[in-house]
Amino acid sequence: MSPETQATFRALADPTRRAILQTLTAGERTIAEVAGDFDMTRAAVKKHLTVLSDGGLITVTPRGRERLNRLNPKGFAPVRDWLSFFDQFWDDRLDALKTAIEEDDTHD
Amino acid sequence: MSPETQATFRALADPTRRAILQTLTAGERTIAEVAGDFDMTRAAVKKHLTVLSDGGLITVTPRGRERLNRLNPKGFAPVRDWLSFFDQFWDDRLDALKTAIEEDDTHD
DNA sequence: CTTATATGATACTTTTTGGTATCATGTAAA
DNA sequence: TTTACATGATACCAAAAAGTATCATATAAG
Repeated sequence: MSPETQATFRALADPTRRAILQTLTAGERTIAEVAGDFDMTRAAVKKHLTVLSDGGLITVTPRGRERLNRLNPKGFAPVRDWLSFFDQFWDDRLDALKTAIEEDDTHD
Repeated sequence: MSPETQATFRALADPTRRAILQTLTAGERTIAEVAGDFDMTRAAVKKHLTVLSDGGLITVTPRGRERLNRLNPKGFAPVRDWLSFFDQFWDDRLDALKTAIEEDDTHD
């Protein structure tokens, strides 16, 4: 598996980080702004933002002495792709089941 | 967020556990059989299976002195649902962009 | 320039996690 | 019943993760 995929799943494992992603749907936020929504120090929030960035889920752009954090839609692809593997698997199983029923001479 | 969702994302955070899920696409497996595919003790694999079960990603059914572990397609729903929240968000943003362009009188 | 502020960086603590080893228990087989 | 085997359970260890506190640095504002 790609290290990229691991970083993404790792980033999503923490409830605070998933909550941060949801707050960012409202638009870009500086580190201090994001920290304002959570009951922990700015340093802790910054760590979470770093993990989210490592996982490709957000992008960080400097603006003066601030850092703007925003969602990176493309970063969700590894999760979607991973899920689609199982979707495909289940679709195939369903098709096989249908075929088996259709070819089954014992049904009346 | 539901504790269920947290347990699911937590279960997916470990590469060994994601690999176990993939091996189970080939069909149900006992604990010992799953352990045979990995370079760690059976006890360690069993722990991973417990985490996967807690996350609803597999079901475990006793058969004699064995435990059959199999994929639980429904267990993936929390992840799919969580992703769909962002998909919806991005769809809306795209729609808004389209509308803005269509209503923009300044384009020639 | 001086000061205030947003962030970077480091060190440290506590908790969680992934793993091993060991022994107990329940079921199958002889 | 006796033995073998698959699993359950517990204790323990090491590494990673989550969080805090503190200080350094860079930029905006006066």
